[in-house]
Amino acid sequence: MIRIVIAEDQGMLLGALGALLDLEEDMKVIAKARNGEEALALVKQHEPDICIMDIEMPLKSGLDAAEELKDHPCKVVVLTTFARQGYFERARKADVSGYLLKDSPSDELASAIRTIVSGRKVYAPELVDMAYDDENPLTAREQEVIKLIADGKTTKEIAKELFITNGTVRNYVSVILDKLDVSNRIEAISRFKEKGWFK
Amino acid sequence: MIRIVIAEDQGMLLGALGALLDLEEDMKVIAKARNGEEALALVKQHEPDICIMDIEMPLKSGLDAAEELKDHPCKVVVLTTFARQGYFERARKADVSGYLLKDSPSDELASAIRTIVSGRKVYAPELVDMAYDDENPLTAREQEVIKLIADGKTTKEIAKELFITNGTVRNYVSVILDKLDVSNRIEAISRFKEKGWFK
DNA sequence: TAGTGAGTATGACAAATGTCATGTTTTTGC
DNA sequence: GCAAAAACATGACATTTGTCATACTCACTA
Repeated sequence: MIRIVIAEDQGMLLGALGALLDLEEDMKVIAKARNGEEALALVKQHEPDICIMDIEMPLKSGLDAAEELKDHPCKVVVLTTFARQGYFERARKADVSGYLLKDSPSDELASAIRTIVSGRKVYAPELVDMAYDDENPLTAREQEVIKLIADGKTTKEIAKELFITNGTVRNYVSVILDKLDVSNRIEAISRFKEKGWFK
Repeated sequence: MIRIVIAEDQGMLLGALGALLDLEEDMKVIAKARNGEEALALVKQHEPDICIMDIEMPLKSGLDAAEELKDHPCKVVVLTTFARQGYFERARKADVSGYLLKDSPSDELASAIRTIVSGRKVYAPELVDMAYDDENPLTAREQEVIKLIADGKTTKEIAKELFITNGTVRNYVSVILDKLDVSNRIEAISRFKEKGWFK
């Protein structure tokens, strides 16, 4: 019997996944968590075979939790909406056994769990294509700037926050617009978001 | 036996909800759709008692689909992540029987379905607090303008598209900023989106 | 019917935004 | 260790954006 802990902050999906997996003859959902902290506690308490982990959760993210479980016998499979380069990289470094997407059909979950428990790894195929996605062309500083722009901050406010002059900020914006191949801040935000580059 | 169609673009949740509801003695999931178009077709084909409808789906949104099902005997219950004023208002005008949030515990779903099939309505309590919050304060013309702004269009482009002068467009923007209580276009877009007022 | 208010429209002005040439510092590859 | 490239920073300049006073139309109503 494969013993499972699920961590997912969206109540409806948490419950429904529980129902889905409990239908499987060889699986049992022994505990459910609604955040990363809770997930850690439950895994340590119940010592399950596998923990299904959402990434974006309150208190402690699924990636934080996965990192803390790196040397724990419980296997971790990340289940998230986001096929993001950054997330995937962190997950791999945390030595997770699987990375699945919520967009995938639900019957893949049970089979992925069996594959993982048998010692292999499972990555959603979309992640492979993603390796060929475009890289974020903005430097760290430029990313700071576009994040503040997206918050609706003005040039002056950004300058103050980053301890640089107005002119410098305007120059960063100019470079950002050029790199993203758009012609104003609003388009830059849309493009950046659409590429999934916002942290 | 309550016959159910589920429309949800996220595969994992679609399958898991199916499993969850099929566990109920008195319910049967007879079809699953991954977008609004498909949902409409399946409802017309199978004539279920109730259709569970996500809002943000490709091809046709759940709200569009719900509007088309207004005079159809099949009841509609919206199931979404977003407790947005605009969404809820549109859903109510489309005469849906329920509006639930994905954040709620999963066991509320089955009981909500029974309540709805028996002829009553079910709204997530979070919506009641929000219910008579604020109306969209923008006039039709102002809404045209903010939509074009959100597309990243410049004042000049908007003026050309609406056959008015630059000055007029800028004035609309000024009024919009005032009404939304923000200080630039980017904040206006965020606020308008956050309120769920974009059509 | 005159008065009120909302919606639409305009242009003058001030402020914020975007461009560009240029210089400095930090990384990188050899 | 050193050249080249990349990142970071600035100010001058032109354009775009936001504010405000003003005016016209239309619907409502006292």
